[in-house]
Amino acid sequence: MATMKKTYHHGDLATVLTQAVRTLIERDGAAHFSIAEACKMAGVSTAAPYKHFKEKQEILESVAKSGFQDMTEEMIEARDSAGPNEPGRAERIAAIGKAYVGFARKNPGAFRLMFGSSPNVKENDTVHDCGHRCFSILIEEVAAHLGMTPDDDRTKQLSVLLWTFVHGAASLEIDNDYEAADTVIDVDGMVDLATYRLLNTVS
Amino acid sequence: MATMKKTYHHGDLATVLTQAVRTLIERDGAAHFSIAEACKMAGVSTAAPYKHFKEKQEILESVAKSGFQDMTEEMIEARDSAGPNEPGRAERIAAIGKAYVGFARKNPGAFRLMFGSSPNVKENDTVHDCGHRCFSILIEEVAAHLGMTPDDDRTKQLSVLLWTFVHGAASLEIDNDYEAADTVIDVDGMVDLATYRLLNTVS
DNA sequence: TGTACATCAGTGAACGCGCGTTCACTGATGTAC
DNA sequence: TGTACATCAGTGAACGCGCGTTCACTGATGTAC
Repeated sequence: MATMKKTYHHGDLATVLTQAVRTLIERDGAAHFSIAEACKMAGVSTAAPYKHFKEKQEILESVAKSGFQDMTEEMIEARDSAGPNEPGRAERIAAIGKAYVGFARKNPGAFRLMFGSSPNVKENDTVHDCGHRCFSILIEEVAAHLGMTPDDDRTKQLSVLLWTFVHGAASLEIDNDYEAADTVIDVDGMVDLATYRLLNTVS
Repeated sequence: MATMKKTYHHGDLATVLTQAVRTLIERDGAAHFSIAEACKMAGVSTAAPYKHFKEKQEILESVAKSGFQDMTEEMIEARDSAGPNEPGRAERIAAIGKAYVGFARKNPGAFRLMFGSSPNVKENDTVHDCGHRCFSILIEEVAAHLGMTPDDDRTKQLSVLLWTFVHGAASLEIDNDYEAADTVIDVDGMVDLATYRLLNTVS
């Protein structure tokens, strides 16, 4: 049936709570959300989370994990929609970058949590692995572009170069720093341009 | 005389407090420092700051302002030390970028405060102006590079492109995100490389 | 030069608030016999 | 199929803590006369 019966036991509180926290983080920022409010959203007492998470930090780790999973999906989808299916094409690499920025735009709170350092959520192994898997989307495409393996250091160096640019674009956009430039900024266009220039080609 | 007499009146508490907060922000992060601890460092009661600042936010604005001033100085110095004094040379532009990253490396807490959005310190007019002045160092150099005026939109667009890269480099470095790349990263070298590639030349 | 007085920059104690977390508890669930 | 019981996932109230801010106050400073 469509509407769930309201039971004493919640059923999937961990997931619902993670989603509630994600919503709150987008509304208030990672620094200002409170567990109490997430509980209210989930329709549950403030003690309930502790049946599923040891402490607040664990909830945030769960949020970061779900963020990385979403981002990975969106990057894959963008890559696959970017013209012909030929691994290594610049359009595909640029599409991955634009998906990265797009995720940050839609989920600035989660983005800051995933890449920021307070609270430090990256030391959690699961989160770390999810981040790694996300980065490997770019690595593989760059490897194809260069005709090298993903392990090759030149592949990694170029990937990091591209990542650095899109991370700057995402950060400056969500923190409203581009306003200081006093000009209209087309962030996606910048990512295209920068991708082509940075790719061009081996150093 | 070298050692100051300890008086009831402090003399320059606003400045001393700003400096203390900057130190604490570097130690604990902007999210976790407390006014109480800054007061302890300055040797003053927790009520004293309110004779100089209306609220916490104002102290942070003061910190951001001093951060932008330092960053501007360091960028100018780096620019002027980068080879022959010929405005517009790529070395000079790269030097400005490396100074930007260098400032972030030495002052990650202040950097996050200056460019982050929680707390939002950029809406303060003085802080905004200091940020503008800082950005104009890059703008002027890029204008000279292109042989255009600082107001020209092409000057601004290219400046923003370069800024985006160095901002990404600074952010990823101070948040320890480069660790995920599993390879040795020479950030300054990357800034050099990216500057040359992004500059090359008009789109 | 000396004194009265307004002003300023401190003190120390306390308040109020919000938040993370804990505690003793209870209602629901599932399973062994 | 029915019942006893262990286990699990909730409740609601309270706690303790830290922090920003305020209050009534006091010691120092500078200036008018």
